[in-house]
Amino acid sequence: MIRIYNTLSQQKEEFQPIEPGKVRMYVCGMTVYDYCHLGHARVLVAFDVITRYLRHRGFDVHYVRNITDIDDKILRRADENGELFSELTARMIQAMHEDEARLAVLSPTEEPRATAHIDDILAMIRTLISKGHAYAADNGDVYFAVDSFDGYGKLSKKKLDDLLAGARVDVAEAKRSPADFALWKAAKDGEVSWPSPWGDGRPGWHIECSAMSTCCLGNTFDIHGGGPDLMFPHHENEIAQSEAATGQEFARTWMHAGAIRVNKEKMSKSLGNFFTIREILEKYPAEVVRYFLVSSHYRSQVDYSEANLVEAGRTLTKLYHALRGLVPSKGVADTDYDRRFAEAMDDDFNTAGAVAVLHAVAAEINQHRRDGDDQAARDSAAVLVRLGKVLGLLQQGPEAFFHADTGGELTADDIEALIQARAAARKNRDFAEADRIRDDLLEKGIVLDDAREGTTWRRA
RNA sequence: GGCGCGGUGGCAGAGUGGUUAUGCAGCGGACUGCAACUCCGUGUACGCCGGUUCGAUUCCGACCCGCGCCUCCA
Repeated sequence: MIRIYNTLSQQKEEFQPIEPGKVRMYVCGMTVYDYCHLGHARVLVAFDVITRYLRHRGFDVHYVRNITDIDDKILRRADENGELFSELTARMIQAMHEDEARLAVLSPTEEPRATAHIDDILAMIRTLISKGHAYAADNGDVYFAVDSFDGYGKLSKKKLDDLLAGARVDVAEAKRSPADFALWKAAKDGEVSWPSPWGDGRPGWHIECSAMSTCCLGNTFDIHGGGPDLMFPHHENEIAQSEAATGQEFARTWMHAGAIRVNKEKMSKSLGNFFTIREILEKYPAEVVRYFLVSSHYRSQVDYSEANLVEAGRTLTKLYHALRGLVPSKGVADTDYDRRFAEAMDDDFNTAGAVAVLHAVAAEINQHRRDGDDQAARDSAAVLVRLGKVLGLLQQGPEAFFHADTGGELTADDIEALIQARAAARKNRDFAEADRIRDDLLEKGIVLDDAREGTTWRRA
């Protein structure tokens, strides 16, 4: 039995998909006007692990993650760059796909783009107007009438009165109530636009997700996820739009990832304290970044820091060390480790607990190795790789991990040659020379490991 | 001000009404030419104050502190 924390009920609930064996999940994706940062990576990796685990448990997961490719910020940035908005978004989408691939994030089942769903968006707006939940204003905008929807605030636990009282929302006179939000925005001069019954314009952000999710997954689906800062107003508005339009429950389970912090502050675009994924990947191997993310629970806040990434690197190195030189066995039956792993993951995807099981398996491999039981070591290695896969870890060969080119001055061949030279010196008991070579390599970031079978190396 | 989340050993980070998280770092030992890796052993813990209980880090209440959302943001 899988239990998932549902933001709606604020508690863990037993997960029962609408259709047995099948999971329909929608996650709010990126607005593609800039490179993805670590916060995006958190959401990407969190829902990637969730998808992998649900599939591991036998569910057929239909995972939809949208791309917002039309919005104010995109238009502004394209304007600054002096390029078409579509050129900007095409570049950023490609960059996003590259970042994802490096982080071993699997592609979602579907990746709908807002600009390809304008008709669906218009249809939903028409429905909302006809049902009295939305109105076209004099300025060409269309707004959702928040007070027409009873459940407004049920996700973020906000009361409409409180929202109105503290209203810092823009005071567009066109709105009937300050809390109303735009479904359709009239085009300003020269802006890209689509025709509509209310004049040329473009969709508001919230309606895109309502239209795309409903379109791909149906009126009601199992899981809706996203970043922590989307809960209000974005997700609240999605619920209002979708449930008002269809008259049916929207998403059953709402999942929100925790924020990434830098120096005790949330990493965000508005604070300007963000690190892009590609910046970080210049300093740390992608799998180390992924390990860092996976080693704490998806709902907790995590601090991005040099020390934490370095530690993640050391720890991952240890896991790969256990696998080094072993060919995992085929067809190894489930073990007690598989059971413990599943127990942790069943509990709201407790990846931290699951990672602890990985370490237990690694310790067992090392023990078998010490005992000289190669078969048992290979069997355990198979378990480690199998469980690692569910977390998107340990899927490259240990040598590939250890030898990954991080831009050092030495090539693999150079290093091998030096190892040979050192081996010769050691054979002659010229330890001064042997140590000189080892120290020299260490200075260049290469660590040597002398095993019984010979010397191996890795990049520090 | 409203709503929500959290305070665990040097650090990171799970979890539990009474029994080892795990990792990094440290210490002692084995292995090693010396190291590294690995193995064995080892220390330090649950913000504060009350309450419930035979017993609370774990449940309840107050308090202190930190964080998030309330405006575009993953």
